[in-house]
Amino acid sequence: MPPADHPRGTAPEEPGPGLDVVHQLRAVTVELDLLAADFARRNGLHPTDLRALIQLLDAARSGTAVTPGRLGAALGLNSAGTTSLIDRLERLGHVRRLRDPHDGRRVLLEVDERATALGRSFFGPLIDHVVGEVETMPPAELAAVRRFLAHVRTGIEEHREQG
Amino acid sequence: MPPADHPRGTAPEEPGPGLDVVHQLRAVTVELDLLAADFARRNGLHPTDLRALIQLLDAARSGTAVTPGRLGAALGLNSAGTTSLIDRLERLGHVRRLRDPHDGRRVLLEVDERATALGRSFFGPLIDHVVGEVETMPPAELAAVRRFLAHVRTGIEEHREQG
DNA sequence: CGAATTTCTCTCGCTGAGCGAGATAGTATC
DNA sequence: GATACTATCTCGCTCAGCGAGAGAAATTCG
Repeated sequence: MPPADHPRGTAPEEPGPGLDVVHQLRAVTVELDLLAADFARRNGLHPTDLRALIQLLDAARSGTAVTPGRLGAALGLNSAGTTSLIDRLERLGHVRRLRDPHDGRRVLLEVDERATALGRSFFGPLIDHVVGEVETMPPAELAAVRRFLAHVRTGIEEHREQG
Repeated sequence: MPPADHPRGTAPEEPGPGLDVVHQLRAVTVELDLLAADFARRNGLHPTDLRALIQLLDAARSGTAVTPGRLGAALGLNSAGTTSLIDRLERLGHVRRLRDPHDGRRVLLEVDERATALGRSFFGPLIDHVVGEVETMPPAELAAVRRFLAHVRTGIEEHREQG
C-alpha cells in the first residue's frame, strides 16, 4: 500500500506499528511480484502465465477440475485472452486440453509434470525458507501470524466485494 | 506460492503449519494483485501505472527524489517502457516532469495531489482494516508478525540475488 | 420431440504496453 | 575541447489482452 502522509479522513496516519506492518506487507507483495516477473522472463513466460500455473497447480492439488472459463475468471481475463493464454501454455507443454466427456462444450485443462517441476523450482527454496522460519516459532507466535494473515485476507475480500 | 505435492527434494512438504502459512501468504499476494488490477481498470490505469504510483508515493513520503531511471529500475522496465509509462501518468495528471537544476540530463518526477488522493482512496480502507487489527494485538504477537514479515522479505531478497 | 435460449470456447481484428536499437543532450575526465 | 559516460527520449516492432461475434453442445419449454 502507498504511504499515508497526512492524517486526513480514514485512518490514524501517524507513523506507528500499524502502518509499519502495512508497509512491510506491501513490500512483501511488491517484491514477490518482481521475483515472479524475473522468473517468468527467464523461463520464457509472461507474468500472467505464471499466475495461471499457480492457479492450475493449486487446483490440481485440491483435486478441482479447471476449465478455461474458470481459469480466465480467476485471472480476470476475458475469453479471448484466456484462449491465447492456454494456447501459450499448451505450446510450451505445461498444459493439455481435453474435452470434458460429460459436457461437450467444456475443455478440461490437464497440468503437465513440467509445470509442477517449474513451480517447485521457483517457489521451492522460498517455501523452504518460510517453512524453516515457521518451525522455529513458538506456537503462540505462529498462531498470531496465521490470525493476522487471515484477517488481512478477509479485509481484502470485503474490499473487493464493495467494488 | 504453488502447492508442493510430493515430498521431493527441497522441503518437508507434508501439509503442516509451515506450508499452511505459505499458502496464506500466497493467497494474500494473489488477492492483493487482483484487487489492484480491478482498481486500476476502474480508474483507467494499467497495473503497472498503479505500481508506479506506489513507488512514487513511497518516495515522496521518504523525501527521496525520483527520476525516470530509478522508477524504471524499480519496476523492471527498460527506458523506452519507462518513458511511455511516465507519458501516461503525466497525461492523466498524476505526475509532472521537472528538469533537475543540478544535472541537466535528469528529469525529476513530481507527484500531484490527485495521485495521493487516488492512492488513499484505494488503500485507505484496507490500511484502516489492518491497522485496526494491529492495534488490538498484544505487543508480543505484533512483534512476532513483524519478525515473520521481515524474515519473508529477506528470503525473497536472497532468492532474487541468486538469480 | 424440435425451437429458442443459454453456456462454453474459440476466431478475428485491433489497441497499446513494453522491448531493442539507437539518437540526443548534458556531465565528467583527460 | 575531444572522449567517454549517463539519463532520457524516439522509432519501429511484437505480442498480451480486449470487444465482438461465430460455432457447438447443453438446457428449457412449447
